[in-house]
Amino acid sequence: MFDRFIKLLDQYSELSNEEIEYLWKIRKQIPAQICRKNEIIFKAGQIFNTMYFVLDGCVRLFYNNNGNEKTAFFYTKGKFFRAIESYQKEIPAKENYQAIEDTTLLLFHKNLVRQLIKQHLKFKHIAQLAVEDELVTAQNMISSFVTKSPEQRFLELFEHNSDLFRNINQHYIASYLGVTPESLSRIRKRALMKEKN
Amino acid sequence: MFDRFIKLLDQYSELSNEEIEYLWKIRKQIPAQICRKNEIIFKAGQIFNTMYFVLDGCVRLFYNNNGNEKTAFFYTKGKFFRAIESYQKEIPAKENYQAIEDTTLLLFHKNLVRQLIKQHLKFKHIAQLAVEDELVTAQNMISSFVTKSPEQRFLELFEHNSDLFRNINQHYIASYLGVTPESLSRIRKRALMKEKN
DNA sequence: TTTAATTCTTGACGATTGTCAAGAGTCTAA
DNA sequence: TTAGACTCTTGACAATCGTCAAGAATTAAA
Repeated sequence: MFDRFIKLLDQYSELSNEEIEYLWKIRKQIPAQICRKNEIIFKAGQIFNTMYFVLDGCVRLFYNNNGNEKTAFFYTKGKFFRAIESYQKEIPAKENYQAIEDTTLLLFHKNLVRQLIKQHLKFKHIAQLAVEDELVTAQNMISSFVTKSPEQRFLELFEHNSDLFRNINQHYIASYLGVTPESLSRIRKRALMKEKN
Repeated sequence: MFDRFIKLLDQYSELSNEEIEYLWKIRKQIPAQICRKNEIIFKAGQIFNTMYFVLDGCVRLFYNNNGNEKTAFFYTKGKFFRAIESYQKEIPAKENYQAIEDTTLLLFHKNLVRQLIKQHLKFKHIAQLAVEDELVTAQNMISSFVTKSPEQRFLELFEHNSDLFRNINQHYIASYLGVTPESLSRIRKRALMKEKN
C-alpha cells in the first residue's frame, strides 16, 4: 500500500532514493483511513488541519446550501485535497468531503507536513506542485463555467470522465455542472438524442 | 514605486531587512510595464514565461470563445498573475490578459523567479502563498457558480467589489457572472427593484 | 461642441432552467 | 423474495436566459 503511494507521488516529482527511504522510515506516522461508500470524511464547521491523499477511490467536495448539497469537485486516485482556506487561516471550513465509493486515504497532519518540508525541500516542492495542479484544474473549471453551457459541460465531462458516471449519483454530477438533477436528466436526454443523428 | 511593491508583499509574508535589501539590490532586473486602459498585456497562443505583479490598476483574464470574449477573472493591486498551466508545462496559453484601467505591472521572468527562490527561501514561500491565495479565490468562485444563481452572484459582487462597477465595461462583468450582457442588464434592474421594496 | 463609435438598455420570442409533484426504476436490508 | 428507501425520469408551468434587433445613453475623438 505504501509503495503505491510512493509510485503515485512520481507524477508530481521524481523522488531520490534518499527521499524514498525517508518516507519509508516515517510511514508509521502517516495514518491510513479506509472509507466505505457514502462515508463522510470531513464535515464543514471544523478546522481543517490535515492534508489528505487519495490512494484509491473517489471523494467529492460539497457545500451545504440551505440543506441542499452542492457538489463542487471530485478527487480521484493520486490527488491531494484539503480545505485550503481553513487550513491556512485556521478558520472553520465551509467544505464537506465524502467518499462516493470505497476509498483509501493517507492523512498528513499539519505538523507532519511541516516536518516533511523541513527535512527535504523536495516535499515542499511537491506540495507546491500539488497546489498548482489544483489551481490549474480550478481555473479550467471556471473557464468552463464562463465559456460553456451546461450541456457542453456535460458532454465534455461525459467524454473525459465517463468512469465518473458509472457508479455515482446523478445529483452529484448535476450540481457539479451547476444545474438541478431534473435538468441534468433532460440535458442528457437531449444530448444523447442529438448524438444519434 | 519599488517600495510600494515591497509594502504590498507584506500581505503575503513579512520580509526581513536582509530580504528587502536583496530586492533593492536587484530591482533593475525587474522591469516595470505601464499599460493604458484597454491595452492587451498578453495574447493567448504564446508561451507564458513571466510572473506579473499588479502594482496598481486592474487586469482582466479573458478567454476567446469563437470570437466571443469571456472574462473569467480580475486581478487588482497587490496580486500576482500568470497563466499557470502554460508557465509550468511550457505549452501555449489559452488565457488573454488586458488592462481595464491604467495599470502598472512588475515583470518577474521565470529565470529571475528561479534566482530569487534560490537566493532566499522566503521568496519560495511567498510564491507558494500567492498560489494558495489564488486557489482559495478560485475555489470560492467555483463554490459560487455551483451554489448560487447569477442574480445572487451579481448582488454579492456588487456588495463586495462595488468599485469594480465604476469604471468597467458591463460585458466584462457579465461573462464573469456567466451570463450575457443583456441578461446582466435585466438582472441589475430586477435586483435593484427588489432592493427598493 | 459636434460627430462618431461604443456601450447599455429594452423588446420580442424561442430555448432552457428551476420548481413542485407524481410515477418509474433501482438498490438495499430484512 | 419482498418491502421500503432512495434515485431517476417525466410532466406542467412559471421564471430566467440567450439571441437578434433596434433605440437610448454614454464615451471618445475630431
